[in-house]
Amino acid sequence: MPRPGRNTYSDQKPPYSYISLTAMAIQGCPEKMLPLSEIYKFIMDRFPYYRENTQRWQNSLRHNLSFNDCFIKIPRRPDQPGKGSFWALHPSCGDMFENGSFLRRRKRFKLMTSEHLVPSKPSDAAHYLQQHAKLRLSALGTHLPQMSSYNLGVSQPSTFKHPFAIENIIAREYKVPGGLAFSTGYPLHNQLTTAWPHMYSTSMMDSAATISMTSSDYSAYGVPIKSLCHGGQTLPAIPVPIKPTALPHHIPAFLSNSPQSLSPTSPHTATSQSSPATPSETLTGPASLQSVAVH
DNA sequence: AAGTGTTTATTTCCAA
DNA sequence: TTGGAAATAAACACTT
Repeated sequence: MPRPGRNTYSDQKPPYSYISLTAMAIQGCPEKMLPLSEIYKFIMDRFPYYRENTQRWQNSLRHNLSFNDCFIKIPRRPDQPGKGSFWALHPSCGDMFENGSFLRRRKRFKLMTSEHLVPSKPSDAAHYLQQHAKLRLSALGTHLPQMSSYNLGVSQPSTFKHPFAIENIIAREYKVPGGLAFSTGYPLHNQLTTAWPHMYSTSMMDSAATISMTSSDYSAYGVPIKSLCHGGQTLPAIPVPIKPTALPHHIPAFLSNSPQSLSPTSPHTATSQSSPATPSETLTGPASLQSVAVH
């Protein structure tokens, strides 16, 4: 089986499921969300295997995006034209590959149905949203980090890394027999590009799909409520991502995984139908934000 | 028309 | 061996 760290998997099928590939792509960009076309591109850039039979695997990948609750859709702003939405990881999906296999998760991340999630009274939800909005606005001004909305009132240590963050994947992939993983003492960019170069070409280290929410489609957090409703089916009207197996104090890496830490300087070479460049700091909440708690 | 997103159905594969 | 996760196929709707 080919190992990460080599430049390429050649034509062999990479040992990753579509879910993990997609998660890698999303986690690999500073904004922690990508349009479908960029996910395709990420995969094709790094895995020659996926430069063929594109119809087949891209259909599968789209199926996975829709089917799996661990992916959420972020609508484009009206002033960001383009096809399709952005895709992000559900903040509560936790460590789906905690068993170390990126081919098969131990358990599928599945959201609960609305009756388990929606506050008992509508006013509760409204109040909940208002409180969070106040907290965030006071901390951030008007520039809400897109994904900060998923920091749903739970605190986290600032060192938390989303399980799909490449550094976590790498850490697992590169465990030495003694059980030691790669040290996190190295600069992240170094770590990523040297340990897993096919994952982190410079083009992936920077993108600028900044989305600041202004339309009425978005909640007070800057989160598109629609995106959390997953097709408007059984999900709550407020952003309360639930993962049964996730610890409540887990916080999405969308916040904690600062874009700057990934690549503050790399040129952006990706084709960017979706990347109207705006200052990345608009997406990066200060560390203090990561511990905004309500409970 | 092409790309995107959703859904259903079936098959394949793997871990327990 | 079996249950469930993943892969694949396909139909269909919607958007750009």
